[in-house]
Amino acid sequence: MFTEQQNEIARITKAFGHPARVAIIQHLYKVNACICGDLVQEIGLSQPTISQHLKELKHLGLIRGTVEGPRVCYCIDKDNWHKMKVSMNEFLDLDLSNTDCC
Amino acid sequence: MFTEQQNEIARITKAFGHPARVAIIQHLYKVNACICGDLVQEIGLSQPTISQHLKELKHLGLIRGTVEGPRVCYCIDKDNWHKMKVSMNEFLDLDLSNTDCC
DNA sequence: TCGTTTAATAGCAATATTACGATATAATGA
DNA sequence: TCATTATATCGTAATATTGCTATTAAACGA
Repeated sequence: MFTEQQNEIARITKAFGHPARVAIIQHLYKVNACICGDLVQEIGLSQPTISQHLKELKHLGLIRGTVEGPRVCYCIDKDNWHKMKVSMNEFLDLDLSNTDCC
Repeated sequence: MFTEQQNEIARITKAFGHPARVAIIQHLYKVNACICGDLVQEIGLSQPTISQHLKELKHLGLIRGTVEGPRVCYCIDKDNWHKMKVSMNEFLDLDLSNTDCC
């Protein structure tokens, strides 16, 4: 019913469609890498809720989690973040200069 | 609980978080402007459903609807699209070159 | 080994989203 | 004026999302 690109854009943006996940990404970026518990502190949602949001971002491939003993260290996946950005730019970069509509 | 920027990014991306709305934007771009009925034809969802998706995009300011007799002509709002892109780029353009994590 | 710490999962309630048929509204043309 | 066309809105069912508590699992240290 929709093109692969349309589904892809929807899948990506859906992941960003909740402020908690935006906050997670921004915190991971700020501190380079981060264990789950810090995010619970930082963001103020319960541990299972944060864990669930991390799962969604991980499933999309935007972040990775590495087990470090009892902790899990999360960080942004450089390659996939780049690929995502390419897809998003393809969609967002519309040339509207010659547009003349109602 | 979240920053204004985080809520803003979530609000924008939520609008793109459904393939029908991505398809609407792409069709509006392709044909420059478009009346609602054409989108119903093009996308294949019912007229009320398309109308609802249009409403969400309009509410966010990304598209405008101009009444043209019995029809409504929709088009992408150039200024707001640009503003949205600036916000998105601020969020997406992370410098990950020096990143070295787990 | 056993308790502690950390994260994931299960289960569930509240809310939001999506889609549709039915109906209302608005504008035009006969 | 009245039928027609085009869109918006209402009401509603099905599904998805969000967030929590309780529990499980995994790893380490005493």
